[in-house]
Amino acid sequence: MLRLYDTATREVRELALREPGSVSMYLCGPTVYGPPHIGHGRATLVYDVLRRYLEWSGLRVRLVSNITDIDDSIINRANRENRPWQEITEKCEAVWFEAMGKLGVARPTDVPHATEYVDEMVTMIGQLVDIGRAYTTDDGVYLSVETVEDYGLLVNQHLADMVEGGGDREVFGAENKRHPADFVLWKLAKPGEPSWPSPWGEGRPGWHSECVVMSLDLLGEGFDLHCGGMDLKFPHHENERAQAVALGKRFANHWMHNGFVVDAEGEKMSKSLGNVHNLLDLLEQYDPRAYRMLLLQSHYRGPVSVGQDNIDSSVKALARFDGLARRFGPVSSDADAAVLDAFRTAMDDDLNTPAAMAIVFDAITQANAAADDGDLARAQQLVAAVYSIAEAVGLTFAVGEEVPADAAAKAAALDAARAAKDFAEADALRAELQAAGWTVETTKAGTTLRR
RNA sequence: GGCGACGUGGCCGAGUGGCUGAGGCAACGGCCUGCAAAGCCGUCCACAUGGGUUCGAUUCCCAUCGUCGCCUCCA
Repeated sequence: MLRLYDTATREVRELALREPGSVSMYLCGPTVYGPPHIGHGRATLVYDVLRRYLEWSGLRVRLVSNITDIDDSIINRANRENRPWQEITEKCEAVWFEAMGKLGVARPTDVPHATEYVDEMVTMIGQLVDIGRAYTTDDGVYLSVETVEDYGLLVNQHLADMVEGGGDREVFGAENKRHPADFVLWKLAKPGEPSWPSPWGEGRPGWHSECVVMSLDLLGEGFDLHCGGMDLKFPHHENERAQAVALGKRFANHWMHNGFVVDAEGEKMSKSLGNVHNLLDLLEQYDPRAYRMLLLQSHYRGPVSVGQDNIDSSVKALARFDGLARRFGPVSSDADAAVLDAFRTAMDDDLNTPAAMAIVFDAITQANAAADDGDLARAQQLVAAVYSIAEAVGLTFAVGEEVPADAAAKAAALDAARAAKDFAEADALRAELQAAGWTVETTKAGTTLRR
């Protein structure tokens, strides 16, 4: 069974399922106000791999991932560009899923929108007010974090230390709040801002209230796994959890956080540093599979540098994958059981995908070697295992594109020239094809072309 | 100030108290080729520093140096 690091307990422990045979997971989705960046790509890929692996293992997975389509940054952009905020959120969501499609990230089973859940959020906030865990100020409704006993569980910090550490930073809304760490549940609207009705006045929900309501509504209390990037651990996830705890509800049983994308200097990619890279650019410039491969060759909790060198290295690694598929094509053998077992062991150990990839590459080498030795049956078992694992982690094989007739004709002419030992002609034809972007592979069996 | 992660071979990156000295990329050698390329096979290089525990430490403990992250934008 899968063992995963749990942020709440700070240990690797078994992912205990609420219902045997099915997994309920929640992943905080994007706030749709701009193009997705590489960090979004990492998070979605990490959990896509997890989801596929779980499904490959025979489990049913319900993956809920929201769209945050109410937020200050959306409103700010709408004001700046003087256009309706809905236009921005719809466009950005379309771009988001287009990027996910290119990455090969399967669509979540549920994609709730914050705007569809405002009534439920108002209800929940009202309950928090009723039981005295939340209070109103002149600009909104706040949660009183001091009423949540274990506030700080996910960051492993005591409330007092956190506040002290705020150091010289300005505490937002300090004058109105009972405690500096109290966070907003409902923001009262300023004139012209999009708003929804509530007992406290027209306004909009705070970010932290959105995810807690949607996750509990769709997955129910005590769902299995809550996922997201490290940077969401605090305050977002801590605050989601605080609301559920304040209401006396069981929240996520297990918390999983993926590491950051860092730049070449090892510094986190973040908006304030200005080193954020657009995901769409990456997908345009490189084989989209390369990012998945790069992440698979790293552990999900560690930092990853998504630079040209690393991506290039992964592109090359993919070539070995594709080479296997080209050499063997579809196989009907049973997959080698030892290889699959080793793969499961690696994955079950806190998703050790680098070890899993090592197993795959070993299997590829062995398959090629077995075929070279004439043991095709053995080779095919290994190939079948590689195919199965590729499916489990969402890697696909590039079969190469169709070769157009004129290029195929040149390849045939090249073979004829070689047969006639007219090497000047053969070299010229090869140069032409290479100039057109083809990788020209000349073997005894004839010339093959691929991009 | 509080909390935490990490320093592995040219690069990326797993892992373990004494045989894995993973795997990928690069490099080098071989096979293949008319020659190349591509592909395949093989080879090579390691555990930040100083102590300690131990029969034995890259792996455990302590210290030092260094890097990075979180402590109300953020995947």
